[in-house]
Amino acid sequence: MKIFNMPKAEPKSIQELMQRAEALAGLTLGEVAEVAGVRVPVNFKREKGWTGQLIELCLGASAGSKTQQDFAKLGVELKTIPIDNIGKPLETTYVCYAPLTDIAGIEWQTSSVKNKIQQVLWMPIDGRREIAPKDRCIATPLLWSPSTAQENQLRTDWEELMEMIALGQIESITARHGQYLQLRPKAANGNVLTEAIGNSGQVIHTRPRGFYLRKEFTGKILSTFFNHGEL
DNA sequence: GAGTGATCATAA
DNA sequence: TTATGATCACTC
Repeated sequence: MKIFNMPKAEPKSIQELMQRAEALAGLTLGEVAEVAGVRVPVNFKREKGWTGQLIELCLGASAGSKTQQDFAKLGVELKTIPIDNIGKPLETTYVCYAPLTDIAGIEWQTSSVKNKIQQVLWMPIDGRREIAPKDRCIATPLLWSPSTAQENQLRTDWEELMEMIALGQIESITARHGQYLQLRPKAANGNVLTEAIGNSGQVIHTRPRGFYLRKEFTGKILSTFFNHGEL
């Protein structure tokens, strides 16, 4: 007796995707992993992206690293998000790599950030560290698209950060910049370098960066959804 | 305790 | 090497 079915192909509609996602709600990662036939890590010190990959597998997303959305055909990006006992995010949310060169002419409307957050299927999952991964429960999924106000907030931060990058100020950007969208290192380790623009317009080498959504931003998305727009 | 900067596994 | 999936863990 299976508690849910492993998909054999990508969902053909958003309705089908949501049905698959909702079928996982209430289950633990251990239960889901058993059906999927994968082992559950004792902790995430090594396999940090394990949860996301498991959910991708169970929703029928094609694996692999693509610049596109997880369900490009449906225009939906999948994100698992660790929450505490009252539904607040425990971690920031990675969005995408930040372009550090050839950025002349890049605009918000065609940016990777805008493309990724256009429509997101959030899968909140209990992420409290005192609970073993196999016992962590999947909460109710929600399909979200940014409101005009939310998009403007992110656009403002994105434009500020991109301008600094364009002006060769990448080395002076810290995670404190940006109200809702921040820029942080994103690499295997601190030795990884990539090209960027220096303060005199020359090519320099710096750690790769990624855009992340602050917990305050994602927290509002979740609370708005679960409180029917209030609070 | 929160948040920033660092890190881990895997794919193509 | 760059990108995906993220969480860890040290510092304040």
